[in-house]
Amino acid sequence: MASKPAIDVFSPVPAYEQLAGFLRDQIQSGRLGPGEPLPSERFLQEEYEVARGTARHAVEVLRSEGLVVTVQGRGTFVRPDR
Amino acid sequence: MASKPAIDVFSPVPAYEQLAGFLRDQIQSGRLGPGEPLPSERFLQEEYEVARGTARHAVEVLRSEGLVVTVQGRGTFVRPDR
DNA sequence: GCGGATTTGTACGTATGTATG
DNA sequence: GCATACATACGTACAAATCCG
Repeated sequence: MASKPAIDVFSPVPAYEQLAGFLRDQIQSGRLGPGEPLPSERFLQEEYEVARGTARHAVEVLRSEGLVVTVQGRGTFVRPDR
Repeated sequence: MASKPAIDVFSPVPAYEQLAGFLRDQIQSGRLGPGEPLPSERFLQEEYEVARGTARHAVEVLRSEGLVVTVQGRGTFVRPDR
């Protein structure tokens, strides 16, 4: 069982990029399938111990890559058309 | 002479979108030509009386539209190839 | 339909780091 | 070294949309 990855605050890679990477992995590995919801920003914020803005930034990266779609009030979901 | 536009805080359009619109206009009208620098984030922040994050967000919109290019330490410039 | 909980959206302020000139 | 400009990150507050009892 792979233990939960953690942000390396000493890494030159920004926290939001690291977090985006974790999520991207889960999508590309299929652990998060098409249509499935990503963890909420609040969850990410607590789970990875980052500020909400950082969690948002990470999700934004995936959004800009077209990997996920976000709906206000509902959540962010892995893009179905894949 | 067109007076400086101002953010309408009562508008349903978010401040960062309004500001992005002002800048987009300046680019598309040619008042800001290819290669020319946009006002700095600090300038925008003071000129339009918004927070730094809001000014950043506005510029980010233009960046995502491919209208401008940002270089750390130098500034944000109207994309030359137009 | 209403109210509360959840989730994302907008906006503010602040601090520190990195790159450029 | 210093000033300027963007980058990252924190924390906070409230609004808007959605969901569910």
